[in-house]
Amino acid sequence: MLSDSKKLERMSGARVVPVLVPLPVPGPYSYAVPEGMSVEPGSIVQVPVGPRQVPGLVWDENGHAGAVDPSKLRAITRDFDCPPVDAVMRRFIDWVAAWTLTPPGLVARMVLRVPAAFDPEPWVPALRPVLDVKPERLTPARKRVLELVEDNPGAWTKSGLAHAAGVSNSVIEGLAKAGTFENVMLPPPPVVPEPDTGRRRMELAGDQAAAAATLRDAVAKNGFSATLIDGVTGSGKTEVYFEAVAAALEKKKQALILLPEIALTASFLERFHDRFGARPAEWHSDMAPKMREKVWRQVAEGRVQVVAGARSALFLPFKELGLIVIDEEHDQAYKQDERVFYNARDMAVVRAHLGDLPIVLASATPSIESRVNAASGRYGAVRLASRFGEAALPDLRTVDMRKNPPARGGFLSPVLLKAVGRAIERGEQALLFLNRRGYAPLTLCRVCGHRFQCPNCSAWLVEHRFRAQMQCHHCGHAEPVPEACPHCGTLDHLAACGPGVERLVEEVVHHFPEARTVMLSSDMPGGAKRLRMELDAIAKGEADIVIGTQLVAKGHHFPKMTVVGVVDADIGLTNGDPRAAERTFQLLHQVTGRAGRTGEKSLGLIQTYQPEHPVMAALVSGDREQFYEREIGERQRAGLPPFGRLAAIIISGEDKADAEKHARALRANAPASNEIDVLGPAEAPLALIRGRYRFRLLVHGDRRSDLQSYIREMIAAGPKPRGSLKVQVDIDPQSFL
DNA sequence: AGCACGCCGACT
DNA sequence: GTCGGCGTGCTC
Repeated sequence: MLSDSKKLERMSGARVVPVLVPLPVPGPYSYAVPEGMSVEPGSIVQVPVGPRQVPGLVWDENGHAGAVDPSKLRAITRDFDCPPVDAVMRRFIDWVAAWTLTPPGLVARMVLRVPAAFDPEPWVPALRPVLDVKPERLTPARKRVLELVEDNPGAWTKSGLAHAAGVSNSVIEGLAKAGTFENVMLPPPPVVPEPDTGRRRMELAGDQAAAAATLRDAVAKNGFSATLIDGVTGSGKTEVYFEAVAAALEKKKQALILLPEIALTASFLERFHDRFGARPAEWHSDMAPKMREKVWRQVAEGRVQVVAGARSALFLPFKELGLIVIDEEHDQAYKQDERVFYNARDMAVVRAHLGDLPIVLASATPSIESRVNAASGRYGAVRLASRFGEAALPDLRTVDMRKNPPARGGFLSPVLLKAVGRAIERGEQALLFLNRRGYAPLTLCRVCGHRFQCPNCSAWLVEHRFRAQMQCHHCGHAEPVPEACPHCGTLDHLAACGPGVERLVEEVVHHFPEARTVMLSSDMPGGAKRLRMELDAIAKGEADIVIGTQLVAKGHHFPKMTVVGVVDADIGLTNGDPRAAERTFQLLHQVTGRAGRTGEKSLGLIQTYQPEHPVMAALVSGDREQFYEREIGERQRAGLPPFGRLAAIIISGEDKADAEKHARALRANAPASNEIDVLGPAEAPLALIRGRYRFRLLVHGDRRSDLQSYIREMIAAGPKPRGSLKVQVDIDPQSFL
């Protein structure tokens, strides 16, 4: 305390700057700049906050009220030797903060969430040959080393040289002692080699060549543009946007490729490697911390040219970003539904706009909003209609379950079973897709009719037989599977209703006991790493029948997969979500697109009770235009914007009962005119996940007082609350531009 | 977001 | 009698 006040005395008249700190406070804090330190907006610093030291971002002066109680003023502790965050990134932080109703400091935290990357990477010790000094005794091992360095006279790391020469470390050390090498320091090696844009590539033809030219053009033009590449699975859209990446690299700019986390696979990286002769730098959640730091630092220094990353890569401080690509543009995984709520696809468009650079959105099944933006001319549009090279589109058919019912207790129709059997006879693979984890979605007692329900939510508990648990898929509640009915106590009379992937395994093993059957589900132990390995193994042919949930739909190519069965295509069509049809179409299109990459005839069988449904019709006929037009038309007829709708106030909190009570009070008091739904803790998570709302007010304090003050504000705001209320706009790219 | 302070229940 | 729960308040 004493030393603090002494410091203050000494720095009276010192410069005071605003600094964003990682706290949920409305704006930057003020800090004194110690004598001899020079900081500018964007400088990354360390500042004291209460008892701890935190990273901070020196902010722009304009608009910042510098009047802080001088007795509170403290000094910046450290100015990191790190490239400052540029003005575009700072405006982006402000923009995201305002849009997502997140305190700017917490958005800044996403940029600075790399603990040790602010200090420069250390240089690495190395040995440089002193060519005129020869050792006195020349052993065979020493000879090998000398021969090697004669051909490569540059500096070597100790272990690198030992390895390359095939000798032990002590040989090298002996030579160094003899004066044959001198110690030097080398700059830290790049995390990835430089991509080679001039590498020979597979010829793009027709559609692809034209599309690539359009994108190269957009990059060459400088300035903001957004282009939607709409191309069916296998139409070569990746190769097409690689040309845009090449164009950016040729201009010495960096490129960012955003992918849903699950699509960031070995096979994607290999395709990139095929085109550019090097891998891109990766950025995703399960990277080793050291690698994260290196990538972050080298991106900031402009030493990494291309990043392929999950949504958080959008917050990397690129030195000279020249292009953003967002692949699988429609994918839900771009939405972050915790802490800072944002949709990386939309924020990427904003980032491109602020940075005045081109963005490419790619998808085989674009979101409705991107289609609308493309149709209105807001985005440029590139259509890839045909499959690339030899790959044929799979032959898609519906299986009418009313006419082809499964055997009693089963869920696979004879039609599908026969197709699977033929595929494995031919030595090919079959995929059975069922978007339902666990064994059975509902369990009931055959004696008293008791249904297992979640104590927190209104959802049924899903039996997970492998884990012997009843689980709630909404809140995570889990309890052991009881032997007796908890209601009437009868033993052994619990009935599993409906299929989950675990149950499908039983049925498949019964029909194909000899086949190698693999089940993939997002709740499998081992996490993302294991999953990626499994997917790669399957791609190599190490399974005959694959049973999987959503995650098999994304990004993976299975060259030997010639039969894809959708076990229950109707799931999700009846859940009341206005996007149900769009989502189902996207999902099933992607799943069935897993097949047919090799040019062999492949088959997609879609089990449904409503083969006449527009989603099924669009899938089977391949007439996507008609489907999109219909979806957009439906919304227009309903007087809704083409995407999203309404507003929701989400009441959540630690005390669920209390939050429910507040939700009820708010429902009663909210003016009817403002088209706001009030959701309590039970319905909110699901509605949010399903993207049912266009606007949402998140009352996500876990304190009663937060809830109360928001509610008071809401009620006081009267019939037109939008201005004064904090209403989060969930999806509305129209207002970006 | 983290962290300290402060006030009420089950335990060595 | 204390340990420890989480409600409340604060950080330039």
